[in-house]
Parts: sequence; structure tokens; C-alpha cells
Amino acid sequence: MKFEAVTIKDIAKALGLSTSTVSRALRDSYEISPETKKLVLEYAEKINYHPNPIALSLKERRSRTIGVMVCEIANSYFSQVINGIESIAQLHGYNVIISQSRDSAGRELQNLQYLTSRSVDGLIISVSSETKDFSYLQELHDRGMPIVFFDRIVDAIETHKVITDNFKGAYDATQHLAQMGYKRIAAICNTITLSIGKERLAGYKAALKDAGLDYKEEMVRTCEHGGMLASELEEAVASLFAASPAPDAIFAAADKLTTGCLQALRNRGLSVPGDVAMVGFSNSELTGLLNPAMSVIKQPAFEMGELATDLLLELIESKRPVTDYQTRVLGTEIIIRDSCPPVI
Amino acid sequence: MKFEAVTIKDIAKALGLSTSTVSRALRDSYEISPETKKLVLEYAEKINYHPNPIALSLKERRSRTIGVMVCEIANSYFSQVINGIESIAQLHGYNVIISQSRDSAGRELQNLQYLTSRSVDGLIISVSSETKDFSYLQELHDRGMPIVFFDRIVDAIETHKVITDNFKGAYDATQHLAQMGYKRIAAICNTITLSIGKERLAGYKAALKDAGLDYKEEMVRTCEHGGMLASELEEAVASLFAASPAPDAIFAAADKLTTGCLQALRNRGLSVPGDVAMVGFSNSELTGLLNPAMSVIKQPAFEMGELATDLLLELIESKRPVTDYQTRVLGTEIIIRDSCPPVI
DNA sequence: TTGTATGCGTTATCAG
DNA sequence: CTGATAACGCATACAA
Repeated sequence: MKFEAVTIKDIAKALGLSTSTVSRALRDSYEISPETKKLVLEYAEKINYHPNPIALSLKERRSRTIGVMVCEIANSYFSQVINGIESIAQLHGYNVIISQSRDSAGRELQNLQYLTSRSVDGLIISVSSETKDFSYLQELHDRGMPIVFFDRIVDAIETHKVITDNFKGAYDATQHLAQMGYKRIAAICNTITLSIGKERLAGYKAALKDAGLDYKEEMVRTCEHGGMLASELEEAVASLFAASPAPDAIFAAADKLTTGCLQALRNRGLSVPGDVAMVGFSNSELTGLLNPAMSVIKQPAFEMGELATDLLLELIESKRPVTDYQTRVLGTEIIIRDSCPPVI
Repeated sequence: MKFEAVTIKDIAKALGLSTSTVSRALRDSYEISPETKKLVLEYAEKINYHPNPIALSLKERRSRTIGVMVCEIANSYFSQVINGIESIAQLHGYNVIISQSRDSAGRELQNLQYLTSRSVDGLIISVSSETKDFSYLQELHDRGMPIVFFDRIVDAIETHKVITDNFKGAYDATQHLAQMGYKRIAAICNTITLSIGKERLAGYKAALKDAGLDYKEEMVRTCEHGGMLASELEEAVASLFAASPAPDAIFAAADKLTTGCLQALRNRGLSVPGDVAMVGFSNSELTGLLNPAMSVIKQPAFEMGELATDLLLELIESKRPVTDYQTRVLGTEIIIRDSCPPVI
């Protein structure tokens, strides 16, 4: 007992027609008589015919499938982005294949090769924080594969990119802490090999400066693995509080870092904002319930997914080289959950 | 400029061989001379040949792709399950296509038809709470499509199922509230058209009974849309607190209901556990930081995804009818975050 | 208006 | 050991 699908051939045989006639009738071609059309369509409906998309893909050299590469699905931010991607893809009759790098450059490369050998029509990618060699992506792009980067983009590759205003998000967060009166504001960041790491660190620095606070390197901790390893955060927090004037506030520069930091603080018996204040990037729906623990910077994740997909589909459907590639910057939102006047 | 893949034909032409020889050499067939093999393999490597999986799919009548249907990706529980699914699939060289029903029966049917129109080898499904007509799924199953249900299963369809011990989870939650001394324990549930709705309601009832508390129908609210609509929760909470003896505790029977309920309570200015205690199902990583707001029931989501995929792949690879289908029940975990002694 | 032949990339079956 | 050919399901250029 197997799942046997009905093909165009079955219809042709049953109706005493040729496959091409059936094919054309189904596609409502002008060169088929109304009667034949009706006959075919009704019979197709009756036996529940559906065209085999694989055969179509082979013929049309397109799979109507887009590949998505993120470091982790089970992360509110990424799952919200995927949600957005899926909605747009669905709208245009595209399937979405999802792959996780788990922030390992090796896995990322392997999955990428797999995805592209699986004939996806295009890729939406947020690169792993471990990745330093972008030659495979570059080659893919050079060979004409439509690619849209989001969040963790590759600066060097000239294609569409969708990011949030990382500088401003970090700036707002830090400024907010400064306005609350905190003086020793630490930062927990991603590596600056990632553009998001760089920009958010810059936003943090700028806000410190504008608030008249000194930037001190020893107040910044970098997490190589983006907080995927709990130990990273434990160490970062431990070393921050080992310093003689311990920080009175922390800015966490990414979702994973925010939650990991909260957890690490809790493990050390430190409360937020009792012992140390905190503002961080976070897209979890539950931060809304953490009140009054902290304010958060929220990224328009769903919209980013939608936008990235729109751009990718445009790239896919107009098969021309990307000369007019663009970087779209979406604003972040700061959600204030403490007594400070909102930042404009 | 298009993304042109190199085919077996290109290799054959370049090397002055036939396509069949090349094909066999690549598959390391015994009937090819070592020299030819070496020649072909080296050249293939050099020009970066990868077989076209679509052509393979057409030939082998299998896509090495599994379809996943959930109501919403951006939900901690489901994204954790998908994480598990993806790991196992990846391990076996399968791709994962994800589809969201957004808890609409119509969308679910439409996406299901799309997925199954021949491009997936099997399905992992958690049905929408709106779905009442399972005839399409039944037909799919009858026609031999491998299906594994998880979480929200369809009792009537005889195939593998993976669920958590919903009864026990609900029982533990309710018992915990009872042990804390609460007497008027309300419940916010999914519809009992869903097995999970039925079982969790039963667990709630049983725990009330064992604690010597009366079950009162007016203390139970049902959310048709599983909490997808914020208004559902607003109404549920409003009507619960409109009753003359308002509840002193709430058991929320699903992730979405837990967060929605917390939000609704907050909107009404009620604090947890100050004004009303609460225990609910929740798989968000952030509930761990909500301390001491409430204890939660956590499902082994990742493991469920892994298990469901293992079962599905078994079904797919051994193409026999499912006679020995089974329902695997995984235990839930109660995470205590208040002063009550842990439930055994 | 309808039918025939061909090709998309691959492998299996036959011949040589 | 290697090559020609058919087939997977569909669409289309070309015939009729």
C-alpha cells in the first residue's frame, strides 16, 4: 500500500485524450475546446488530481521553495521572523525550508550546501556568529543565487539586507539607563565580527558619551557564541562583578544575551533592578510580563521576515543581477517598564 | 545571469564519457574501472558537482522532505518541538517544510493539500483547535501517507501519536494550587474537541476531587481559538471575576492561555500571585525568570519533536501499512516557584 | 482543436 | 567495463 498519486497520464487514458491535451485543458489554454476543457476539468476534480510539484520543479528549474538559515528556531526573535517569512511565502505559493546553524560555522556551511543542492530558489540568511569565512556565500551569490541577509548580515556581499537600527536600539537602551541615573553601565555584546555586534557597541558608546559618562573597556564583555553557551554569560557576569566598582546597570545587546544575563544574575543571587539595573534587546512575548524587572528593546521581527521575503521574491522572480541592492533599516522599539520618562 | 547547476551531462561531455558511466562512477558502482572512477570523481569534485535532488525525487518518488503543520511557529512550545524535529531530520538527510494553520481549519486544509500534493514524504501534525472535520487527514492516511500526530492529536486516526501526559500535568498544576491552600481554583481551557483539552480538563477535575474541592462548571472557561485572540482571554478573565466569589487561583491549560491570561490579568490590574494565584502550562524559556510569579507545567517539547520524527522516519522508510501504531506519552515537569512543597 | 515528440537530471535496464 | 535508451510527470514546440 503506497501513496499513489494520479497523474495527467491517468486522466488522458481514462478520457481517451493525449497528455498534452489534458495538460493544456488543465492550464485553461485558449487552444482547447470548451467541451474538452469541461470534460477534463470535471474528471480531474472527480479523481482529485493535483499536479506533481516535483515534476514541475524539474521542468521549470525552480522549486518554489525558499531556504531559511538561522542559528536557532527556538528563539523568540527568529521564530517571529520565520513567522513573517512564512506568511509572505505562503501568500505567493512558496514553501519554506528551515535550517539551523546552531551558531556553528561548520553546520552552517554543511546545511547551506545541502539547501542549495536541494534546489531552493533563494535564501534568507542570518549568519552564525562563529562564521568568519564567507567565501561559500560569496560564491553562491556570484553564481546568481538570490540571497537576502537579515539581522546578522555579511557586509561584503552585495545583495539586499534587512536590519534593525541596531545603533539606535543600543543607544536608546543605554541612554535610558543613564537617564535613570546609573553611572557604571556595563555592556554584554556579541562579537564585533558581526555587524550587529559592532553597531550595537557603537550605540552604547555614543549614548555613554552623550550622557557624559566615560567609556571603559573593562565594562564590556563579549560573548563569542552569542550566549548559546550558558557558561559564557556566567563568566561575563562573574568577571563584571569581580571588578572593584561593580556595574550598577547592564545593557545586553541581544535576545539570547538578555535572557542569559538575567539567568546568570539570578544564579548569583542578584536581583533586577534591585542589585543591578538592566535593559536589553528582547523579543520574547513574555518580557511583557516581567514587569517591573526591566525595559527592553524590541525588534520588529515579524516585519523583518515579511520584508526580507518580499525582497527575496522580487529577486527570484526578476532573474536579473542585483545591481540596485539595498539595505533596509527598520526601527527598534523601546518598551519602558520603569519610572524613567520615555525616550523620544 | 542565472544560477546554473552543473549536471552529470556536463561531466560526461567534458570527459568524453556517457552519462550512465558518469552516474555509475559517482555512485561507486562495481562495474566501473578504477581509473574511470578516479577521473570522474576528481572532475566532479573540481567543478563542484552536486546531484539535482529534484530529478532524484522525481525518479525515486520521494522527496526526503517532511512536512510539519503547527498552528503557530512563534510559540515557544512549537518552536521547541520544531527544533527537535529539525535535529533528527537533519541527522537523516531530510528537509523540513513548515506550515502554519494559525488555528484556522481552512488554512490548515489548504496548507495540507499544498504540502501533500506530492512533495512531502510524511507529515508531523498538531491539528488546529478549530478543526472538526478530519476527513481529509483520514483520507490521506488511508491512502498511505505517513503521519505522526503530536500534542493535538486526532484520536480517530490510527497512526503514531506523541503526546505529553496531559492529565498528569493538569493534575499536578491543580493539586499544587490546592496544596497552597487555594479553594476557588478556576480553569481556562482549550475546547474539548481537542484531546488535550479533554485530558487537561479531566486532570483538573480529578485533582479538585482528590483535594476535596467541588468542581463547578462556572469556574471553567473555554477558549475556542486556543488563546490566539487576546479578546478570548479578556472575556474569560472578565467573566471569571464578575462572579460573586471570584476565583483565588487559576489553572491555565496551555502555553498560549497562560501568557494570555497573565496579560489579561495585568490589563485588569490584578497581580499574580498577589490578587490571584496561577499555575499554567508554559514552555517559554523566560518563565524561568518570572519568579516568583508562578509555577509552571513544562512539556518536553524538544524530545517530542525528536520522537515524532523518529517515528515518522520509521514509517516512511519501511513502506508497510501501520498496524502497530502506538501512542507515546511523555511526562510533564512541574517547575515550582513558590513556597509550596514540591509535588511528587 | 488535438496529438506527437522532446527535454528537464537522474538512474535502471538492457546491449554491446 | 561502457554506452544507448527508457522512464519519472509535466509543459511546450511542432505537426497534423
